[in-house]
Amino acid sequence: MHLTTKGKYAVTALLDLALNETNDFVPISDLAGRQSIPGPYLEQLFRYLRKADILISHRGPRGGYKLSRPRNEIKIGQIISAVEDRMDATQCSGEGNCSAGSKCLAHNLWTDLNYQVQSFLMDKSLEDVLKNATYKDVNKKQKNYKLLIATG
Amino acid sequence: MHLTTKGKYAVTALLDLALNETNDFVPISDLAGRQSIPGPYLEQLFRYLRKADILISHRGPRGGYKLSRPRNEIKIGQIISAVEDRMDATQCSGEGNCSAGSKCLAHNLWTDLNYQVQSFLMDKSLEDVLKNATYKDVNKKQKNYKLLIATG
DNA sequence: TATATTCCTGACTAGATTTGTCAAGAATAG
DNA sequence: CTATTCTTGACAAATCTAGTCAGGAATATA
Repeated sequence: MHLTTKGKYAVTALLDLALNETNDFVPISDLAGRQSIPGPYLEQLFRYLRKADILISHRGPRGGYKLSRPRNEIKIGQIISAVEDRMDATQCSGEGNCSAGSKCLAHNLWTDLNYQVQSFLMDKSLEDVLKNATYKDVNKKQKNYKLLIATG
Repeated sequence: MHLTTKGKYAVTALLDLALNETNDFVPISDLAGRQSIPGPYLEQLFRYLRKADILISHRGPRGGYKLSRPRNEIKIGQIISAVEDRMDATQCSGEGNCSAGSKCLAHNLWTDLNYQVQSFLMDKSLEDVLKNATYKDVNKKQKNYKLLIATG
C-alpha cells in the first residue's frame, strides 16, 4: 500500500480546481503555481486524470483543464485510483496465493485494511473535503492514536 | 503512506509465533521457513521488534524468539509502527506547513486518513486476527469497493 | 571444556520506484 | 500569424526497498 506524492498532488490540484470553479479552463501553470507543485510533473499526472474522465482539457490560448462533472460527484478515491497503481495492501494482489499457493496468515487482515482505506476515500468528494464537513467529528478523537506517526 | 513487505513480513511472522505459542523460544529459521520469508531479512526486522519490546530473544541452542506478552495484548499497529517509518500520509509529517508554510488544501484529509488506518490497526491484536473475529462483518461488504484495487 | 546453535551487528548491493526534467509537436484563440 | 497551452515520449537522478553477507557473541548440552 503506497500513497505517493502522485496521489497527493493530484488531489490537491483538483481541490484547487474545484475551489476556483468557473466555466473557464484553468492552465496547469496556475494550479502548479498556487499549490507549489512542479508544473511538468503535474502535467504528467493530468494525463491519467483525463484518461479517467475526471478532467476535460482544451488546447490553445485560454485553454487548460476543468472538472468533467460537479465537484460533489468526484470522489477522492477515484482521483487516487487514476494515478496510483500500488494501493493494494495484500502481498498477493488479492489473489490469495501469498504463502506457498494459499492465503498467508495475514491475508484477511490486509484485505480488510484495503476496505477501510477504500471506503474512506470513496465516501469523500472534492466538495466534502472543501467543506471539511463529513468527517469533522473524526478529527476530535485523534489524540488517542499517535503511535504510528513519527512525532519528531 | 507506505506499507511495505517489512510490515507485512513482521506481522505474518508474529502471527505464526502467536499461533505456535509455547513456552519455548522459536528460532528464526523455523518462522522464515514456514512463512516463506528470507531468513536474514526477517532477522533484520526482528531487531526492531525486540527494541520495541514486542519480542524477547535468547541466544544459543534452543534459543530464538518469543512474544513479550500475551497475544491479545500485542496490536498490529504496534508491530507496524516498530518496523515501518513512513506510515504518515501527510506531505508535511503532520507539521501543517505543506503549502508555502501553511496547510495545503488536502491536509485535513490526509490527517483523517491517518486516523482511519491507525485506529484500524491499533484496534486489532494478534489474537483478533487469528480468530478472524472482530472484523469479519466488514468483509461481507467488500464487493462495493473495487475501484482502488487493480483487478488484472 | 568443546562444539554446535542461535542471536547480534554493521556494512553492502542490486533493482525498482519515485520524482521529476526536457524537447518536439499539435491545436487553437485572437 | 503568433503566442499560448496541452500532448507525447523519452530520459535521468535520487531515494528506497528488499535482501545478502561476514564476523562476532552468548549459551545449552555433552
